[in-house]
Amino acid sequence: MTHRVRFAPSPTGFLHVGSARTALFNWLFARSTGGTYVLRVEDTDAERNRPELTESLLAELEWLGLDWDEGPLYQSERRDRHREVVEDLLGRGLAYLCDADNAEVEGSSITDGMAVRFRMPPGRTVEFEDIVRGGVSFSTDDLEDFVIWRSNGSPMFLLANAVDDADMGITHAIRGEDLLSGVPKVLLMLDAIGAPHPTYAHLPLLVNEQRKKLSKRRDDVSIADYRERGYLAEAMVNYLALLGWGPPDDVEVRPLSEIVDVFRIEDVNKAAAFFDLKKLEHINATYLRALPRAEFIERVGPWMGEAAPWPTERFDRGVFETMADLIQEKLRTFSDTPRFVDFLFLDDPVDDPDSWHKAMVKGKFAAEILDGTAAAFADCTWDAEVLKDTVMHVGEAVGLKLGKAQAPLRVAVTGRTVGPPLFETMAECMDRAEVLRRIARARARL
RNA sequence: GCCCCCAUCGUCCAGCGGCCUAGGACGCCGGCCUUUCACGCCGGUAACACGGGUUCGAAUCCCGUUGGGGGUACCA
Repeated sequence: MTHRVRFAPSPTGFLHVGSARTALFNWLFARSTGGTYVLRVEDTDAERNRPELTESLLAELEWLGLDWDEGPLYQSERRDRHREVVEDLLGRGLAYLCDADNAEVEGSSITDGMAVRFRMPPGRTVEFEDIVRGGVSFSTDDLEDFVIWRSNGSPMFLLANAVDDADMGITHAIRGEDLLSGVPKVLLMLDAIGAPHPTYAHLPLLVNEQRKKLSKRRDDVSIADYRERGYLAEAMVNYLALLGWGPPDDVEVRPLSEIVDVFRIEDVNKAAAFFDLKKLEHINATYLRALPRAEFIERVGPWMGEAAPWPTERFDRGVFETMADLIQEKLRTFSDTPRFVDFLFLDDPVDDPDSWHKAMVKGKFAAEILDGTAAAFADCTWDAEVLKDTVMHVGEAVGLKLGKAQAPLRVAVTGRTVGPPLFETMAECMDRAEVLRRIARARARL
């Protein structure tokens, strides 16, 4: 039998990194076993459901490259079926009507204003084998009767989820560990409707530094935010795959297409995983550096436009393309890019106080360096090598090595102590007059 | 409170009874390279929570303790 899995997000918020990881593992399982990956939107709670969020949810999944084989299916469209199951349970006495005070009310059919509860059979042990957890068991004596149909006439998550999985032939339920304790209730309902049990695989939770489940209140969990902050989808999914799972050959940074070949759901471990931004950044930088030049220029585009710190009309694509080669390897995210080139598209370099202090105040011989380079740049050949030699000589005159000597010049021209290779940038992207103007400007401020 | 789950370097992952004086990655700390930063290279730091068993032998199996987490809604 071919495996069928589903990712069943609820459109009550933007796609969360934990949900994305669940989607990814379902996708990996399906792709690596030749199974089918279904997308189902669990929108049974109309009051909390926001239609526009569904659109965003799908967009982020697409951005991540997690394409689905069937769907999106909407749980809200299956209400009649859910109702039919509840009526059946009610008719057979396996569930009962209850009023607002949770008191049982006589009746064998859904009634307006009444909720329906599933009757928990006493004294039974519900056991199941979880692919990652192993054997898990619950006693029904620890469980309470639970609502399966709201008094407002809509199905509850557990009921809809169980019925839909059964109807859709879902063979494996791969999801977060926070759903583990709901399993016995679902199993009992499946038994009640004569449906087979799916195989479960509960993934370890993603946690923050306090070791608590990632929450959208406290933590940075929005996939859209990461996208906007310049993370690459391929880096994000690669990193997410490493939380709760590890490649058998220790090769961590590799494309999804390769991960599919080595992924096995049985290898997923049980302990919660900390979402480590530092490691994500490392992986992101690795992917960023590996981008072909043209693709880098194309994909960084959104950060070079409206949102950039310079007047859009001042942006010079040709200049930027020249700079691309000089800065690509220095970036961690796309959003790092503007600060490496902003001085080229602004009238004056940005004023970074720390940089100024370091190079012009704390650093020695700033005046000598600026005066010396200004004089020498006035008529030297405008070539990176020549500029470099010039600065080297000016520095030697006061006993500074090139590393120290270039600092005042760098800050005068770019505004910062950190930036692209200075001589190449000046020679290839700036003209003599502008560089001299900036040196003079800085000299005047000393 | 009750139920369930978890427990190897700071972090992620490896280890699934002997190959472990515990391996890789991120981070961190040194060094090299160097026009800043970054990259790259070299080296270093650092862990089997604790206590009992089982076994010739345990990070690996069992029990307990402690610690952590999740669940316990007419949310999903």
